[in-house]
Amino acid sequence: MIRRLSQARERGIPEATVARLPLYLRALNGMSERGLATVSSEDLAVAAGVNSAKLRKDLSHLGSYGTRGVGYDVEYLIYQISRELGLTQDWAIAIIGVGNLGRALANYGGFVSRGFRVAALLDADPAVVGDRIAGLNVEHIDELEAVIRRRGVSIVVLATPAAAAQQVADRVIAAGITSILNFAPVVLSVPEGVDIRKVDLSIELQILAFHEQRKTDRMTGGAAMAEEWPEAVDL
Amino acid sequence: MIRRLSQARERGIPEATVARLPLYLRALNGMSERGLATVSSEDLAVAAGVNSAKLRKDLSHLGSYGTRGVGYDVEYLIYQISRELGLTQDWAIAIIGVGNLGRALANYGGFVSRGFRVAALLDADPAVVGDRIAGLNVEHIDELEAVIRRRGVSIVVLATPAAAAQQVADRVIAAGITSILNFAPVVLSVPEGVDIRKVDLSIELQILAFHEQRKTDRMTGGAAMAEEWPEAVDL
DNA sequence: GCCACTTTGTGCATCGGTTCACAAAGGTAC
DNA sequence: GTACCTTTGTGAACCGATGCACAAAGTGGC
Repeated sequence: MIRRLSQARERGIPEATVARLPLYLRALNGMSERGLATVSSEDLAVAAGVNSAKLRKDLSHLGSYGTRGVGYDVEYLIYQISRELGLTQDWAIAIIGVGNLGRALANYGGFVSRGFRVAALLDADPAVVGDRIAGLNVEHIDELEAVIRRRGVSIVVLATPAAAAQQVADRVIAAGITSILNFAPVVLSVPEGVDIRKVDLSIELQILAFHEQRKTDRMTGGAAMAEEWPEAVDL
Repeated sequence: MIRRLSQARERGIPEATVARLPLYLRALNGMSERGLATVSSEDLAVAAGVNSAKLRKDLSHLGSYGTRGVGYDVEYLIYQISRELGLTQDWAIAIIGVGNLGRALANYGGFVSRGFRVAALLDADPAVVGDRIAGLNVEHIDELEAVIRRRGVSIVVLATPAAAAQQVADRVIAAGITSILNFAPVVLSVPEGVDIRKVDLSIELQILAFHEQRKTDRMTGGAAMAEEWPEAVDL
């Protein structure tokens, strides 16, 4: 294996980098719209809310696309990041569970941005099956496997109630899906090779509450803690 | 400073641990409902989808609440984690932006779970101001400061269009809010001391797409890459 | 064609987080 | 009270990610 691309890129962009690429892409799109031709790591980093050394290291994992003394070509970098993320192809997604959240997701514009297309809506409730939402017919979950095959769905968004999520996930995976975005507040157990991303509103709020509490504790002196912890004053 | 609580706990639970506490809490609540009195780190870890050593280390940051040879008392641990996260108090949250997403969030049941209460809905669009959603009147954004004060809001959920988000965030922060959950696809710039959590559906999808692409690349041999990279065959 | 200036790409030190593996601590049986 | 069993709590090695700081590489002026 003499083949070594400029430095990295043979299997393995750090996960942390992958998570930031969409951020860079968004910032770059804004710059492209404003007509900028090139951008320095410093400017792009500020726009994406990260530090410029980190940005350069992230980009270096894709290859060497900058020009020293100048910066990065905006359009070229957009193309490279898009391709790396797989956004040059069209991804058909299915939303399962058409409650409040599923409905909102189906209608959410930013969802479809660049590369993604909601190709199917499914639900188990006969009362909503047949409804027309965001230009799509809601289909019955019994059709799951057929719909996935027919529409070429490769990413599934789970917006079912918590109680149904694991069961639906199992079926979806059995149907060959290996990428799931889960909104249901449960820990899904899935086989090796299946990627799950979780979005959990309640957890996010709890994390905020933790920090908010710390902040207000600090303001009120923090002395109250001792009262709550008589037995913890040890040694 | 002779005061050293059992080991940790004086300013500083690792951020990664804080992010997992809600997970443990949820698993514990399930166990409590099923009537379990105690649970071992191993069982709880499985339920929360983490490794047991990590779970024990996480819990050790709160104090020493387990009993060797036995495990953890479910109810006691629920109480301790709840208190640590600040869920023993009631948090009033305001949702700003009552589009598809804001509406879904307002109606989303899991949102209100334990400790959180949607106390206000605000929007800039006169067409929706006055609507009644999830038992609340939608108020005009001009009322922002008054509503925050009057209802004791301490956490704000931003569900506005991207273009408005920074401006609204600035106002919210000026009104004294220091905890924001942001659904708008923008990088908010905020002063020191303000906590932002970001939920970005589009980014999650892009990360999934990246991995999905890798998986299918691998299946098709990955040879196609060379064609796309004529100039990258270097040295 | 050379010099001064800019900005990338990266080696290296550092840090936070994860995992292993085991000693310490408690329970139970006899 | 002792011996054995279980499970916690944590020291220490490891791993990935971050950020500094600088050499390398390019541009533009003259």
